[in-house]
Amino acid sequence: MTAMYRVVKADILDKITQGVWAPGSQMPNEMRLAETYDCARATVNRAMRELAEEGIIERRRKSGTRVRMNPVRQARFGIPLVRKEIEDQQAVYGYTLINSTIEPAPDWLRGRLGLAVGGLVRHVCCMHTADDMPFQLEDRWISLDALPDAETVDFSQSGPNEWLVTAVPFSNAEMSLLAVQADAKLATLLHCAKGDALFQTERSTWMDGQAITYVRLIFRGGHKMTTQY
Amino acid sequence: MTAMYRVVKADILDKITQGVWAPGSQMPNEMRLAETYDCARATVNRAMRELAEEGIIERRRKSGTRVRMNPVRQARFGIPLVRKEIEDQQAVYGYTLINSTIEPAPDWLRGRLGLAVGGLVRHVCCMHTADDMPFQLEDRWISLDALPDAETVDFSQSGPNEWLVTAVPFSNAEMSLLAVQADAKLATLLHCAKGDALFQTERSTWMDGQAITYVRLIFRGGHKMTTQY
DNA sequence: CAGTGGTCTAGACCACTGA
DNA sequence: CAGTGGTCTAGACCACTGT
Repeated sequence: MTAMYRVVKADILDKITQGVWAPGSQMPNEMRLAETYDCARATVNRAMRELAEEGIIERRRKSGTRVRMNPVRQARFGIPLVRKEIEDQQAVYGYTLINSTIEPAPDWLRGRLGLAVGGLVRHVCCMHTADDMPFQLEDRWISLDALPDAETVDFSQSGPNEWLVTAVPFSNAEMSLLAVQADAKLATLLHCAKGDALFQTERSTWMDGQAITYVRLIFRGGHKMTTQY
Repeated sequence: MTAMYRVVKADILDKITQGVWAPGSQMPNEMRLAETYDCARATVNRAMRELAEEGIIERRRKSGTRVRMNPVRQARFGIPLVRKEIEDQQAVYGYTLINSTIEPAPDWLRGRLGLAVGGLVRHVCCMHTADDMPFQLEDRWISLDALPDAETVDFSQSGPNEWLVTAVPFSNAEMSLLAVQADAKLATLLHCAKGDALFQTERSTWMDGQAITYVRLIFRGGHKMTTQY
Protein backbone atom coordinates (compact mmCIF):
# COMPACT_ATOMS: atom_id res chain seq x y z
CA MET A 1 0.00 0.00 0.00
CA THR A 2 2.92 2.33 0.66
CA ALA A 3 4.41 3.03 -2.71
CA MET A 4 7.64 1.18 -3.35
CA TYR A 5 9.50 4.30 -4.45
CA ARG A 6 8.65 5.88 -1.11
CA VAL A 7 10.02 2.89 0.76
CA VAL A 8 13.20 3.04 -1.26
CA LYS A 9 13.49 6.79 -0.79
CA ALA A 10 12.95 6.53 2.96
CA ASP A 11 15.47 3.73 3.29
CA ILE A 12 18.09 5.60 1.32
CA LEU A 13 17.51 8.71 3.42
CA ASP A 14 17.84 6.54 6.47
CA LYS A 15 21.14 5.10 5.32
CA ILE A 16 22.38 8.63 4.80
CA THR A 17 21.27 9.98 8.15
CA GLN A 18 22.61 6.90 9.92
CA GLY A 19 25.96 7.52 8.33
CA VAL A 20 26.04 4.32 6.29
CA TRP A 21 26.60 6.55 3.28
CA ALA A 22 28.58 9.52 4.52
CA PRO A 23 28.46 13.00 2.99
CA GLY A 24 30.60 13.08 -0.11
CA SER A 25 30.68 9.33 -0.51
CA GLN A 26 29.66 7.41 -3.56
CA MET A 27 26.38 5.52 -3.54
CA PRO A 28 25.58 2.32 -5.43
CA ASN A 29 24.26 2.86 -8.93
CA GLU A 30 20.62 2.48 -9.90
CA MET A 31 20.90 -1.07 -11.22
CA ARG A 32 22.54 -2.31 -8.07
CA LEU A 33 19.97 -0.61 -5.85
CA ALA A 34 17.19 -2.04 -7.97
CA GLU A 35 18.57 -5.50 -7.28
CA THR A 36 18.94 -4.70 -3.58
CA TYR A 37 15.33 -3.61 -3.25
CA ASP A 38 14.16 -6.13 -5.81
CA CYS A 39 12.36 -3.59 -7.93
CA ALA A 40 12.67 -1.96 -11.35
CA ARG A 41 15.35 0.60 -12.05
CA ALA A 42 12.66 3.19 -12.80
CA THR A 43 11.43 2.86 -9.24
CA VAL A 44 14.87 3.52 -7.79
CA ASN A 45 15.23 6.32 -10.30
CA ARG A 46 12.17 8.10 -9.01
CA ALA A 47 13.32 7.84 -5.40
CA MET A 48 16.78 9.15 -6.26
CA ARG A 49 15.44 11.89 -8.53
CA GLU A 50 13.32 13.27 -5.71
CA LEU A 51 16.21 13.16 -3.28
CA ALA A 52 18.30 15.04 -5.82
CA GLU A 53 15.59 17.68 -6.25
CA GLU A 54 15.52 18.12 -2.51
CA GLY A 55 19.23 18.75 -2.48
CA ILE A 56 20.16 15.66 -0.47
CA ILE A 57 22.19 13.92 -3.13
CA GLU A 58 24.01 14.89 -6.29
CA ARG A 59 23.83 12.90 -9.49
CA ARG A 60 26.06 12.85 -12.53
CA ARG A 61 26.18 10.59 -15.51
CA LYS A 62 29.10 8.28 -15.68
CA SER A 63 30.44 9.31 -12.27
CA GLY A 64 27.30 8.29 -10.43
CA THR A 65 25.51 9.50 -7.33
CA ARG A 66 27.02 10.99 -4.21
CA VAL A 67 25.68 12.27 -0.91
CA ARG A 68 26.01 16.05 -0.85
CA MET A 69 28.73 17.49 1.34
CA ASN A 70 26.65 20.48 2.37
CA PRO A 71 23.08 19.43 1.88
CA VAL A 72 21.27 22.28 0.14
CA ARG A 73 18.72 23.52 2.59
CA GLN A 74 15.73 25.26 1.15
CA ALA A 75 12.39 26.38 2.46
CA ARG A 76 9.17 26.82 0.58
CA PHE A 77 6.90 29.67 1.47
CA GLY A 78 3.34 29.73 0.33
CA ILE A 79 2.21 33.09 -1.02
CA PRO A 80 -1.44 33.37 -0.09
CA LEU A 81 -3.86 36.03 -1.21
CA VAL A 82 -4.27 38.46 1.68
CA ARG A 83 -7.95 37.75 1.83
CA LYS A 84 -7.34 34.06 2.33
CA GLU A 85 -4.56 34.64 4.83
CA ILE A 86 -6.88 36.75 6.96
CA GLU A 87 -9.89 34.48 6.68
CA ASP A 88 -7.72 31.50 7.62
CA GLN A 89 -7.10 33.29 10.91
CA GLN A 90 -10.84 33.35 11.55
CA ALA A 91 -10.85 37.12 11.11
CA VAL A 92 -13.10 39.25 8.94
CA TYR A 93 -11.40 40.55 5.83
CA GLY A 94 -11.86 44.19 4.93
CA TYR A 95 -10.56 46.40 2.14
CA THR A 96 -10.10 50.13 1.72
CA LEU A 97 -8.82 52.02 -1.28
CA ILE A 98 -6.54 54.82 -0.21
CA ASN A 99 -5.33 56.26 -3.45
CA SER A 100 -5.34 55.55 -7.16
CA THR A 101 -3.64 57.50 -9.93
CA ILE A 102 -2.37 57.17 -13.47
CA GLU A 103 1.14 58.52 -13.80
CA PRO A 104 4.35 58.19 -15.77
CA ALA A 105 6.54 55.46 -14.27
CA PRO A 106 9.06 57.04 -11.91
CA ASP A 107 12.68 56.39 -12.73
CA TRP A 108 13.32 53.91 -9.90
CA LEU A 109 10.38 51.84 -11.08
CA ARG A 110 11.48 51.95 -14.72
CA GLY A 111 14.84 50.70 -13.56
CA ARG A 112 13.41 47.83 -11.57
CA LEU A 113 10.99 46.62 -14.18
CA GLY A 114 12.80 47.68 -17.32
CA LEU A 115 9.93 49.88 -18.54
CA ALA A 116 10.17 52.17 -21.55
CA VAL A 117 10.66 55.90 -21.02
CA GLY A 118 7.34 57.65 -20.73
CA GLY A 119 5.47 54.47 -19.95
CA LEU A 120 2.35 55.02 -17.88
CA VAL A 121 1.51 53.07 -14.75
CA ARG A 122 -1.52 52.75 -12.55
CA HIS A 123 -0.48 53.43 -8.97
CA VAL A 124 -2.80 52.01 -6.34
CA CYS A 125 -2.44 52.27 -2.59
CA CYS A 126 -4.82 50.32 -0.40
CA MET A 127 -5.27 48.68 2.97
CA HIS A 128 -6.28 45.15 3.87
CA THR A 129 -7.81 44.81 7.30
CA ALA A 130 -8.48 41.91 9.65
CA ASP A 131 -11.42 42.50 12.00
CA ASP A 132 -11.22 46.17 11.05
CA MET A 133 -7.62 46.46 12.20
CA PRO A 134 -4.90 47.29 9.69
CA PHE A 135 -3.23 44.11 8.50
CA GLN A 136 -1.35 44.88 5.32
CA LEU A 137 -0.70 48.01 3.33
CA GLU A 138 -0.42 47.41 -0.40
CA ASP A 139 1.42 49.87 -2.60
CA ARG A 140 1.21 48.75 -6.19
CA TRP A 141 2.24 49.90 -9.63
CA ILE A 142 0.80 48.25 -12.73
CA SER A 143 2.29 48.79 -16.16
CA LEU A 144 -0.35 50.04 -18.60
CA ASP A 145 1.91 49.04 -21.47
CA ALA A 146 1.47 45.43 -20.41
CA LEU A 147 -2.07 45.68 -19.11
CA PRO A 148 -3.99 48.52 -20.74
CA ASP A 149 -7.19 47.22 -19.12
CA ALA A 150 -5.79 48.17 -15.73
CA GLU A 151 -6.45 51.83 -16.53
CA THR A 152 -10.18 51.55 -16.03
CA VAL A 153 -10.61 48.75 -13.51
CA ASP A 154 -12.50 49.79 -10.40
CA PHE A 155 -10.38 49.17 -7.31
CA SER A 156 -12.74 50.83 -4.85
CA GLN A 157 -14.33 47.59 -3.71
CA SER A 158 -11.60 45.00 -4.10
CA GLY A 159 -7.84 45.18 -4.44
CA PRO A 160 -5.62 44.98 -7.50
CA ASN A 161 -4.45 41.65 -6.15
CA GLU A 162 -7.74 39.96 -6.81
CA TRP A 163 -8.04 41.45 -10.25
CA LEU A 164 -4.50 40.51 -11.25
CA VAL A 165 -4.83 36.84 -10.39
CA THR A 166 -7.61 36.57 -12.96
CA ALA A 167 -6.05 38.88 -15.54
CA VAL A 168 -2.55 37.39 -15.29
CA PRO A 169 -2.91 33.97 -13.75
CA PHE A 170 0.66 32.88 -14.38
CA SER A 171 3.90 34.77 -14.32
CA ASN A 172 7.44 34.90 -13.07
CA ALA A 173 8.41 36.97 -10.11
CA GLU A 174 11.29 38.14 -7.99
CA MET A 175 10.54 38.62 -4.34
CA SER A 176 12.49 40.23 -1.54
CA LEU A 177 11.84 40.23 2.17
CA LEU A 178 13.13 42.97 4.42
CA ALA A 179 12.53 45.09 7.48
CA VAL A 180 11.55 48.76 7.31
CA GLN A 181 11.05 51.47 9.87
CA ALA A 182 7.61 53.06 10.13
CA ASP A 183 7.63 56.70 9.12
CA ALA A 184 4.88 59.07 10.21
CA LYS A 185 2.60 58.13 7.35
CA LEU A 186 3.00 54.38 7.85
CA ALA A 187 2.51 54.74 11.59
CA THR A 188 -0.82 56.44 11.01
CA LEU A 189 -2.02 53.96 8.42
CA LEU A 190 -0.97 50.86 10.31
CA HIS A 191 -1.86 52.13 13.79
CA CYS A 192 1.65 51.68 15.10
CA ALA A 193 4.30 53.91 16.58
CA LYS A 194 6.63 55.92 14.42
CA GLY A 195 9.91 54.05 14.23
CA ASP A 196 8.42 50.60 14.72
CA ALA A 197 10.06 47.80 12.78
CA LEU A 198 7.75 46.43 10.09
CA PHE A 199 8.01 43.40 7.87
CA GLN A 200 7.86 44.18 4.17
CA THR A 201 7.87 42.19 0.98
CA GLU A 202 8.63 43.53 -2.48
CA ARG A 203 7.67 41.72 -5.62
CA SER A 204 8.32 42.38 -9.29
CA THR A 205 6.33 40.34 -11.76
CA TRP A 206 6.90 39.54 -15.40
CA MET A 207 5.12 37.54 -18.01
CA ASP A 208 6.88 36.44 -21.17
CA GLY A 209 9.67 38.84 -20.27
CA GLN A 210 7.33 41.81 -20.12
CA ALA A 211 7.04 43.67 -16.84
CA ILE A 212 3.59 43.54 -15.32
CA THR A 213 3.63 44.94 -11.84
CA TYR A 214 5.67 45.88 -8.82
CA VAL A 215 4.21 45.76 -5.34
CA ARG A 216 5.23 46.52 -1.78
CA LEU A 217 3.35 44.81 0.98
CA ILE A 218 3.92 46.22 4.45
CA PHE A 219 2.53 44.23 7.34
CA ARG A 220 1.29 45.39 10.70
CA GLY A 221 3.80 45.25 13.53
CA GLY A 222 4.73 41.85 14.85
CA HIS A 223 3.87 39.98 11.67
CA LYS A 224 5.81 36.78 11.05
CA MET A 225 6.09 34.74 7.92
CA THR A 226 6.43 31.10 8.85
CA THR A 227 7.10 27.82 7.13
CA GLN A 228 8.24 24.31 7.82
CA TYR A 229 10.71 22.28 5.82
CA MET B 1 16.96 16.39 -27.61
CA THR B 2 14.52 18.30 -25.43
CA ALA B 3 12.81 15.69 -23.30
CA MET B 4 9.31 14.85 -24.45
CA TYR B 5 7.82 15.33 -21.00
CA ARG B 6 9.21 18.86 -20.97
CA VAL B 7 7.61 19.60 -24.29
CA VAL B 8 4.29 18.28 -23.06
CA LYS B 9 4.59 20.21 -19.81
CA ALA B 10 5.42 23.43 -21.59
CA ASP B 11 2.56 23.01 -24.04
CA ILE B 12 0.06 22.33 -21.30
CA LEU B 13 1.26 25.36 -19.36
CA ASP B 14 0.92 27.35 -22.55
CA LYS B 15 -2.64 26.22 -23.09
CA ILE B 16 -3.43 27.28 -19.54
CA THR B 17 -1.82 30.71 -19.76
CA GLN B 18 -3.41 31.32 -23.15
CA GLY B 19 -6.77 30.59 -21.64
CA VAL B 20 -7.50 27.50 -23.72
CA TRP B 21 -8.00 25.70 -20.42
CA ALA B 22 -9.42 28.26 -18.04
CA PRO B 23 -8.93 28.21 -14.27
CA GLY B 24 -11.34 25.71 -12.73
CA SER B 25 -11.98 23.91 -15.98
CA GLN B 26 -11.52 20.22 -16.58
CA MET B 27 -8.56 19.06 -18.62
CA PRO B 28 -8.41 15.98 -20.86
CA ASN B 29 -7.33 12.80 -19.10
CA GLU B 30 -3.90 11.26 -19.40
CA MET B 31 -4.83 8.73 -22.07
CA ARG B 32 -6.33 11.35 -24.31
CA LEU B 33 -3.33 13.66 -23.89
CA ALA B 34 -0.99 10.77 -24.61
CA GLU B 35 -2.79 10.27 -27.93
CA THR B 36 -2.70 14.00 -28.62
CA TYR B 37 1.04 14.23 -28.10
CA ASP B 38 1.60 10.75 -29.49
CA CYS B 39 3.54 9.54 -26.50
CA ALA B 40 3.14 7.10 -23.62
CA ARG B 41 0.81 7.82 -20.75
CA ALA B 42 3.76 7.75 -18.34
CA THR B 43 5.27 10.69 -20.19
CA VAL B 44 2.11 12.74 -19.85
CA ASN B 45 1.90 11.62 -16.24
CA ARG B 46 5.30 13.03 -15.43
CA ALA B 47 4.46 16.38 -17.01
CA MET B 48 1.16 16.60 -15.15
CA ARG B 49 2.66 15.42 -11.88
CA GLU B 50 5.22 18.19 -11.96
CA LEU B 51 2.57 20.78 -12.76
CA ALA B 52 0.54 19.51 -9.82
CA GLU B 53 3.55 19.75 -7.50
CA GLU B 54 4.03 23.32 -8.63
CA GLY B 55 0.48 24.12 -7.70
CA ILE B 56 -0.70 24.88 -11.23
CA ILE B 57 -3.20 22.07 -11.56
CA GLU B 58 -5.13 19.82 -9.22
CA ARG B 59 -5.53 16.10 -9.75
CA ARG B 60 -8.02 13.63 -8.36
CA ARG B 61 -8.75 10.07 -9.19
CA LYS B 62 -11.98 9.44 -10.96
CA SER B 63 -12.83 13.14 -11.26
CA GLY B 64 -9.73 13.97 -13.25
CA THR B 65 -7.50 17.01 -13.58
CA ARG B 66 -8.48 20.66 -13.31
CA VAL B 67 -6.67 23.96 -13.61
CA ARG B 68 -6.46 25.52 -10.16
CA MET B 69 -8.75 28.44 -9.53
CA ASN B 70 -6.18 30.28 -7.44
CA PRO B 71 -2.88 28.91 -8.52
CA VAL B 72 -0.87 28.19 -5.39
CA ARG B 73 2.01 30.56 -5.51
CA GLN B 74 5.07 29.49 -3.65
CA ALA B 75 8.61 30.66 -3.46
CA ARG B 76 11.68 28.67 -2.60
CA PHE B 77 14.37 30.28 -0.56
CA GLY B 78 17.79 28.78 -0.38
CA ILE B 79 19.22 28.67 3.15
CA PRO B 80 22.92 29.15 2.70
CA LEU B 81 25.57 28.86 5.34
CA VAL B 82 26.52 32.39 6.36
CA ARG B 83 30.08 31.80 5.33
CA LYS B 84 29.03 30.89 1.83
CA GLU B 85 26.57 33.77 1.60
CA ILE B 86 29.32 36.23 2.48
CA GLU B 87 31.97 34.70 0.26
CA ASP B 88 29.52 34.69 -2.65
CA GLN B 89 29.43 38.46 -2.27
CA GLN B 90 33.18 38.58 -2.79
CA ALA B 91 33.64 39.63 0.81
CA VAL B 92 35.97 38.20 3.43
CA TYR B 93 34.19 36.10 6.02
CA GLY B 94 35.04 36.62 9.66
CA TYR B 95 33.81 35.09 12.89
CA THR B 96 33.81 36.23 16.50
CA LEU B 97 32.52 34.39 19.54
CA ILE B 98 30.73 36.75 21.88
CA ASN B 99 29.46 34.49 24.59
CA SER B 100 29.06 30.83 25.41
CA THR B 101 27.41 29.28 28.45
CA ILE B 102 25.80 26.10 29.66
CA GLU B 103 22.47 26.79 31.33
CA PRO B 104 19.09 25.29 32.11
CA ALA B 105 16.71 25.89 29.21
CA PRO B 106 14.61 28.99 29.92
CA ASP B 107 10.86 28.46 29.97
CA TRP B 108 10.16 30.17 26.64
CA LEU B 109 12.70 27.90 24.96
CA ARG B 110 11.34 24.77 26.63
CA GLY B 111 7.95 25.75 25.29
CA ARG B 112 9.15 26.27 21.76
CA LEU B 113 11.17 23.12 21.50
CA GLY B 114 9.25 20.90 23.89
CA LEU B 115 12.26 20.27 26.13
CA ALA B 116 12.06 18.45 29.44
CA VAL B 117 12.10 20.44 32.67
CA GLY B 118 15.64 20.94 33.86
CA GLY B 119 17.15 20.17 30.45
CA LEU B 120 20.47 21.86 29.87
CA VAL B 121 21.32 23.86 26.79
CA ARG B 122 24.45 25.35 25.35
CA HIS B 123 23.82 29.00 24.62
CA VAL B 124 26.14 30.55 22.07
CA CYS B 125 26.15 34.12 20.83
CA CYS B 126 28.43 35.04 17.97
CA MET B 127 28.96 37.43 15.08
CA HIS B 128 29.57 36.75 11.43
CA THR B 129 31.32 39.55 9.61
CA ALA B 130 31.80 40.50 5.97
CA ASP B 131 34.98 42.47 5.31
CA ASP B 132 35.19 43.06 9.06
CA MET B 133 31.77 44.69 9.16
CA PRO B 134 28.97 43.08 11.18
CA PHE B 135 26.80 40.99 8.90
CA GLN B 136 24.80 38.62 11.03
CA LEU B 137 24.38 38.09 14.75
CA GLU B 138 23.73 34.49 15.71
CA ASP B 139 22.03 33.70 19.00
CA ARG B 140 21.76 29.94 19.39
CA TRP B 141 20.61 27.39 21.92
CA ILE B 142 21.56 23.73 21.50
CA SER B 143 19.87 21.00 23.52
CA LEU B 144 22.42 18.93 25.41
CA ASP B 145 19.81 16.21 25.85
CA ALA B 146 19.84 15.71 22.10
CA LEU B 147 23.50 16.54 21.49
CA PRO B 148 25.64 15.90 24.57
CA ASP B 149 28.74 16.45 22.44
CA ALA B 150 27.77 20.09 22.08
CA GLU B 151 28.86 20.70 25.67
CA THR B 152 32.54 20.55 24.90
CA VAL B 153 32.82 21.71 21.30
CA ASP B 154 35.08 24.72 20.82
CA PHE B 155 33.18 27.57 19.21
CA SER B 156 35.92 30.15 19.52
CA GLN B 157 37.19 29.72 15.98
CA SER B 158 34.10 28.73 14.00
CA GLY B 159 30.38 28.96 14.64
CA PRO B 160 27.90 26.39 15.87
CA ASN B 161 26.41 26.47 12.40
CA GLU B 162 29.39 24.79 10.85
CA TRP B 163 29.60 22.20 13.58
CA LEU B 164 25.91 21.38 13.42
CA VAL B 165 25.83 20.67 9.70
CA THR B 166 28.31 17.88 10.26
CA ALA B 167 26.85 16.63 13.54
CA VAL B 168 23.22 16.72 12.39
CA PRO B 169 23.27 16.69 8.61
CA PHE B 170 19.52 16.18 8.19
CA SER B 171 16.60 17.43 10.16
CA ASN B 172 13.22 19.11 10.08
CA ALA B 173 12.79 22.75 10.85
CA GLU B 174 10.29 25.52 11.29
CA MET B 175 11.43 28.94 10.22
CA SER B 176 9.94 32.37 10.74
CA LEU B 177 10.91 35.68 9.20
CA LEU B 178 10.18 38.95 10.91
CA ALA B 179 11.31 42.50 11.58
CA VAL B 180 12.74 43.63 14.91
CA GLN B 181 13.82 46.95 16.31
CA ALA B 182 17.42 47.35 17.35
CA ASP B 183 17.82 47.83 21.08
CA ALA B 184 20.95 49.38 22.57
CA LYS B 185 22.83 46.09 22.65
CA LEU B 186 21.96 45.17 19.07
CA ALA B 187 22.83 48.66 17.88
CA THR B 188 26.30 48.35 19.36
CA LEU B 189 26.91 44.86 18.04
CA LEU B 190 25.63 45.53 14.53
CA HIS B 191 26.98 49.09 14.22
CA CYS B 192 23.58 50.58 13.61
CA ALA B 193 21.38 53.15 15.30
CA LYS B 194 19.15 52.23 18.20
CA GLY B 195 15.64 51.77 16.86
CA ASP B 196 16.72 50.69 13.38
CA ALA B 197 14.54 48.05 11.73
CA LEU B 198 16.42 44.77 11.36
CA PHE B 199 15.58 41.61 9.49
CA GLN B 200 15.52 38.52 11.67
CA THR B 201 14.98 34.82 11.13
CA GLU B 202 14.10 32.29 13.80
CA ARG B 203 14.54 28.59 13.32
CA SER B 204 13.66 25.58 15.45
CA THR B 205 15.13 22.27 14.38
CA TRP B 206 14.15 18.72 15.19
CA MET B 207 15.44 15.31 14.26
CA ASP B 208 13.26 12.25 14.68
CA GLY B 209 10.89 14.37 16.74
CA GLN B 210 13.62 15.35 19.18
CA ALA B 211 14.43 19.03 19.54
CA ILE B 212 17.96 19.90 18.50
CA THR B 213 18.40 23.63 18.39
CA TYR B 214 16.78 27.03 18.21
CA VAL B 215 18.50 29.95 16.57
CA ARG B 216 17.90 33.63 15.94
CA LEU B 217 19.77 35.25 13.11
CA ILE B 218 19.69 39.02 13.08
CA PHE B 219 21.05 40.70 9.97
CA ARG B 220 22.71 44.06 9.58
CA GLY B 221 20.48 46.95 8.56
CA GLY B 222 19.20 46.96 5.02
CA HIS B 223 19.55 43.21 4.48
CA LYS B 224 17.16 41.67 1.99
CA MET B 225 16.36 38.06 1.42
CA THR B 226 15.63 37.54 -2.25
CA THR B 227 14.39 34.79 -4.49
CA GLN B 228 12.87 34.19 -7.86
CA TYR B 229 9.98 31.93 -8.69
C1' DC C 1 -19.55 0.15 -10.31
C1' DA C 2 -16.56 2.43 -13.49
C1' DG C 3 -13.29 6.18 -14.68
C1' DT C 4 -9.15 8.41 -13.48
C1' DG C 5 -4.78 8.98 -11.72
C1' DG C 6 -0.80 6.38 -9.05
C1' DT C 7 2.56 3.22 -9.45
C1' DC C 8 5.32 -0.50 -11.22
C1' DT C 9 7.77 -3.30 -14.68
C1' DA C 10 11.10 -5.04 -18.20
C1' DG C 11 13.30 -3.52 -21.62
C1' DA C 12 15.23 -0.07 -24.65
C1' DC C 13 17.88 3.83 -26.53
C1' DC C 14 20.33 7.82 -25.70
C1' DA C 15 23.19 11.85 -23.70
C1' DC C 16 26.65 13.03 -21.04
C1' DT C 17 31.10 12.70 -19.17
C1' DG C 18 35.22 10.65 -16.78
C1' DA C 19 39.14 7.88 -17.88
C1' DC D 1 35.23 4.28 -25.14
C1' DA D 2 32.28 2.63 -21.55
C1' DG D 3 29.55 3.46 -17.30
C1' DT D 4 25.91 6.01 -15.38
C1' DG D 5 21.84 8.45 -15.16
C1' DG D 6 17.83 10.47 -18.20
C1' DT D 7 14.01 9.38 -20.58
C1' DC D 8 10.59 6.73 -23.00
C1' DT D 9 7.41 2.84 -23.95
C1' DA D 10 3.55 -0.54 -23.81
C1' DG D 11 1.27 -2.76 -20.84
C1' DA D 12 -0.41 -3.92 -16.34
C1' DC D 13 -2.63 -3.76 -11.78
C1' DC D 14 -4.35 -1.08 -8.25
C1' DA D 15 -6.40 2.70 -5.09
C1' DC D 16 -9.41 6.06 -4.77
C1' DT D 17 -13.71 8.26 -5.37
C1' DG D 18 -17.81 10.25 -7.82
C1' DT D 19 -22.18 8.56 -9.29
